[in-house]
Amino acid sequence: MEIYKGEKKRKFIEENAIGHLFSFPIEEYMEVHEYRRDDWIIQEGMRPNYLFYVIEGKAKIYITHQNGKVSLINFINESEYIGEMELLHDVYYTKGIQATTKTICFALPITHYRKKLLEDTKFLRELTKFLSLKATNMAAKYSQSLAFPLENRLADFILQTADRGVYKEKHVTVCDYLGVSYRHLLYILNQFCEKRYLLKVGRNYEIYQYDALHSLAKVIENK
Amino acid sequence: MEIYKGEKKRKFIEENAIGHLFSFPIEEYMEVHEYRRDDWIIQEGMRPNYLFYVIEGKAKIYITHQNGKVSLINFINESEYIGEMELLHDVYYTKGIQATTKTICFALPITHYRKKLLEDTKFLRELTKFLSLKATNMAAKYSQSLAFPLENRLADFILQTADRGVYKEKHVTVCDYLGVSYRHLLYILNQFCEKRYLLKVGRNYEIYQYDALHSLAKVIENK
DNA sequence: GTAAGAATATGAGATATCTCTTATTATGAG
DNA sequence: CTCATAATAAGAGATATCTCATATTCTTAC
Repeated sequence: MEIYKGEKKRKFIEENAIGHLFSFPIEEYMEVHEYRRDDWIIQEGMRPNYLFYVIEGKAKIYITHQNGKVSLINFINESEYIGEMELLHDVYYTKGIQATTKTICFALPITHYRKKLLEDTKFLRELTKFLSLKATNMAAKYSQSLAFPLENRLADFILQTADRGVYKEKHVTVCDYLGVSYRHLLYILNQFCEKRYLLKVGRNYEIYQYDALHSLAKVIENK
Repeated sequence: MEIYKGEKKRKFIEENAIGHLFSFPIEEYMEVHEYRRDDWIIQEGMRPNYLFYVIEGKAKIYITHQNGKVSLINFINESEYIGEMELLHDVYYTKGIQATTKTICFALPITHYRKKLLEDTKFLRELTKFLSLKATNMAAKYSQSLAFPLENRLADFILQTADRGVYKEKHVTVCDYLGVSYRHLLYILNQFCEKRYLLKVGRNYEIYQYDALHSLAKVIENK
């Protein structure tokens, strides 16, 4: 992890202005943090001292259960907050946040800004929208996970994450995200290959029958 | 459904003041709606015209999936909002909201209040807290549902809903809530009875070994 | 380069959960 | 009171998913 200083910091802030998110000047105590792939931005169970706003990169929210299972609750992308739960609540079980790629965020010290942020309409309105989407997405994921087998949820996930027709997510990550065992994920991926929905090329999977995947995926969505 | 008028309305508003939730007078266009048990407060897929605030009663949020399965996403209790998603987002798939008991809520016409509400710090701050809890709860439910079998989740649910040691929820409701089949729920309830965790008395279940249930339930919580 | 750890792969057997079917027992509307 | 519907109950067989064990590649740090 690196904290930008001096000219580097000044330049980054200048090129990534976030003044529009607040109705008061935010830069005085603001820091710029850069995390490398696999760095922990927040460690599970450890209350963070900052409210983060992601400018560049991607991260994952993890929780570890008492039976040892790990859930990847969600991904965090650019223009999203990290640590907002702790800003709002004094008592909160802090989840672990891990950078998936190099991730640069603004870090606002909670001690300095908490009071001001909670009185800032502009900030609150945006945060409200962000949280409502988060709640909606979690509700969707929850009900889908109970109502549909992996086949449907994986088809959806493949279509969402494939890059130019090629799916190449890490199996372990996907297991944690979709909440199934490694073994079962491979079973279903193999089925997709046998049915020629996917073609396995080295360690990647190319989408071969887009429509077949699409019809599996579309039944999970509520529109 | 009944809309309070005249003296009845005046009196109800007087006895259940919610002025503290807003920084501007809210009563002019506010209505008071009373729903009976099983009434639909909002129908699935139908955008509501009001932001509701529950004063008395209890309701359920349902979503119907394309494969016919129904999920009971969550319960709504007193002092909670209904319709806040539609207030915030122009595009949103509206879930169905059904009263579990007689439910009385304040109904704020969105057309009149939307703009003002989205500029009201007091309102936004409370809504932010409400939504953050909602998101957190959904995330917890989601990851628990994937990480633990029904046995654990049901034990937790029984302890949470039992009234003076007696569990008497409707099986159908519980199935939708915990996302399992009716058949499977009965299997596990029978197991609990065979193991003497519960005693079946008529159609109710009395908790007989509190500690056994508790040790099943406690492994799902993150503290 | 090599050794250790990560990631991929696959078999075999167990179990959690589902679907479909068929009864029996409440409960509410007329 | 009575019929229709909701709720409870349970068997039997299917399937979605898990656990454990074992191999085979890749990566990566030294």
